[in-house]
Amino acid sequence: MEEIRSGRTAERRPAVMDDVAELAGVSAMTVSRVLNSPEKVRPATRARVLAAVRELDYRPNLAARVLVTGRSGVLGVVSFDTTLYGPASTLYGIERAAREHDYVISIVSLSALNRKSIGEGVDRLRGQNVDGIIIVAPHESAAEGLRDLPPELPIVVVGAAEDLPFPLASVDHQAGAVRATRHLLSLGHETVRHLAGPANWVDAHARVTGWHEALTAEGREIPEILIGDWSAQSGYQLGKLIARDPELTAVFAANDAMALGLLRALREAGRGVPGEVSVVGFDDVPESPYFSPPLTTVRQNFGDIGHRAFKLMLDRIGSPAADGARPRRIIEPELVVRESTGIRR
Amino acid sequence: MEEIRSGRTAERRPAVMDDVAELAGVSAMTVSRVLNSPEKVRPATRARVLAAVRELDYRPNLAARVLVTGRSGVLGVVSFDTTLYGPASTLYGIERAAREHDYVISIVSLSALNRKSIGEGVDRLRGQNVDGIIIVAPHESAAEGLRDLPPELPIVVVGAAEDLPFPLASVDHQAGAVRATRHLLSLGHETVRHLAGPANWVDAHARVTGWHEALTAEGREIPEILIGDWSAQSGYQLGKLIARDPELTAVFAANDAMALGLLRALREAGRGVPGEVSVVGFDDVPESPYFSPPLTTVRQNFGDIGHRAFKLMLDRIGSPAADGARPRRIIEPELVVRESTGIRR
DNA sequence: GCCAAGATTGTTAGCGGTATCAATGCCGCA
DNA sequence: TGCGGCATTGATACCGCTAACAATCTTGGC
Repeated sequence: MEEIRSGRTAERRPAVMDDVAELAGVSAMTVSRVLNSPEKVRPATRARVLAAVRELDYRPNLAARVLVTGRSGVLGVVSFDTTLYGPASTLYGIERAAREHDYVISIVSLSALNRKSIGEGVDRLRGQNVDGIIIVAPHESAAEGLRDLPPELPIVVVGAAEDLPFPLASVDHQAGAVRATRHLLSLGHETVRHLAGPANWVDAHARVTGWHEALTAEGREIPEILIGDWSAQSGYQLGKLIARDPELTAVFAANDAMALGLLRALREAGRGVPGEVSVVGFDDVPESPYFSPPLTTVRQNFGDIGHRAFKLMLDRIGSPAADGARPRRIIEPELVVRESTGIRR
Repeated sequence: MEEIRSGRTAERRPAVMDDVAELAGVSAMTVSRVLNSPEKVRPATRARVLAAVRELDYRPNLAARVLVTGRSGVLGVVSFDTTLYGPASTLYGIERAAREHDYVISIVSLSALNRKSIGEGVDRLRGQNVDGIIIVAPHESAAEGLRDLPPELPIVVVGAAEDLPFPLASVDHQAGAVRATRHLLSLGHETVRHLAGPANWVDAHARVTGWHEALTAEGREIPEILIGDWSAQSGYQLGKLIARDPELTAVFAANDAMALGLLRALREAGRGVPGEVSVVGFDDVPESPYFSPPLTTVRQNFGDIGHRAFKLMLDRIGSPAADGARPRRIIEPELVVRESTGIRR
């Protein structure tokens, strides 16, 4: 054994703990201690071990450590379409926070949104010994898919307002929608149309609710909603349906991309924005100040959400399953007024 | 031991292979075989084992498997700013391809672009027993940071045209830039200005080269380039610098976001697009058909790139270090003509 | 009916770490 | 000078799985 290890065939074999121990003239256990609780090792010994570690370019084998400790330092993230700006930046926020705490992120994205798909995503991660799972899929199917997970597995949910028994980090979409709608009403518009996000998305639903609430509070007429799919294309197509409606003076779109499509449709119909029609979006993507015209919108700080989700996870890992407790971090979104909204003439 | 395991304190302990073996009345080895090479087990036995697996909701412990096989089924991805559409969709493409082959993706994003940062990213992943690493950071520092990695670690690079000794998947940015520029020249423009991407980005550099090449080929004057940072904001600011230049009739922006900012600046300066100035972007983000006006741009199929990068990785894992071989998958981008470009009056 | 070859299953020995407890060294104090 | 007690370090036994080889069972051919 020893011969094989030091023989020429093993020249390139990565160093293991025993190699370090031998070089430093200590036992493997001492090496382990230097790496995990250095204060328990005499400084002189520690220095010798560290020198050996450097000399051999030793890297602890994580799989071995996981096997015995049960902790991997890997956090799973299940997310829907990380191509969208929201999920992508939330993921980015999670990753940055994780990096600071020496966690690595494993990601599974969902191709379909249904109960089965979410369950599979979670299972794929569970199979990888993750220490916890953050779910970024504000869709009602998530609620379904998560109900029957073992409660000892640390799970944090992002953006699902459904009543799930997990810690939650989210923006208050409803409050954001209220602000957007009120802003339009305060400019003198009689009522506000809503280009909604797709059915069964919790965020989309909350925004509809907020819009509805703001209109109701002032006793305004509630126009029929138009349902899109978050894409600029859907915003454009729905926009074409309403662009020539002379009654139309204010629209609240469920996100910035749909607002962009809507702006395009309005322009093609010859309706001036904000002269004839005011438009508000949601998200405040980095491009929205450069739309034509620059878009009034509701800012979500996705990075912050990711950060908070990670913190919740850290808490959850630290103190397992505080039964009944369901910590929440709800962030108030902020209305950013630009040029796409104007006073009703 | 056995007592502890079956005692009440262990009610919730996840099943391990021995539990399955015992329930099925076989040895652990047989269970292992059922899971890894079912054809080597008699169907009757297999069925009994599978039944036991289901009954106990057994999930193999990956850490243990990795420890002995050396394979984790995890692929690392090092990427810069996954908030940008390009990296995000490449990542998404990689993830989908990986999922089909039962790989999971671990991601590390880079906060800074320099040699050290890339090295650290790779190290973080190496520490996690990944089977290979895909690097999505078309920046020259990547070239630096990757030179001294151990050649036995499977690495695939996306989008760096630098002469690195790793398999490469990329779009031919230079060819794309040539097409964009030629298109503008063919419309009758005397020359074309270029809003470039940030220095030291390989993609940005290749686009400058392509633009330069196309102009040179037709003996046109080469205007000074303006350097941005991929953001709409930078496009806007650079746009303001040139928007009032009466000589300006055609601009090729290094990406769609910068083109958007430029469109905004031109509009504010009262320059009509495409009436007075033609604009071409690069990427074809989903929103670009809805810009005002809809943007002529060069389409990159990011998802495809991710897919190909994964395939390269699979090949690389299959046949280790074919010395000297450096497979490449270069994708030709496609010009998409919309309304932002018009004939020079 | 008997035997070799092939098919199937079992046994053993780690993979590379860490928890646990034992062993050793060292100090001050009575 | 002798001893308790703390600080260090080491020895041992796994964590849960699979490679490699051994043992056993089938099967077909003669």
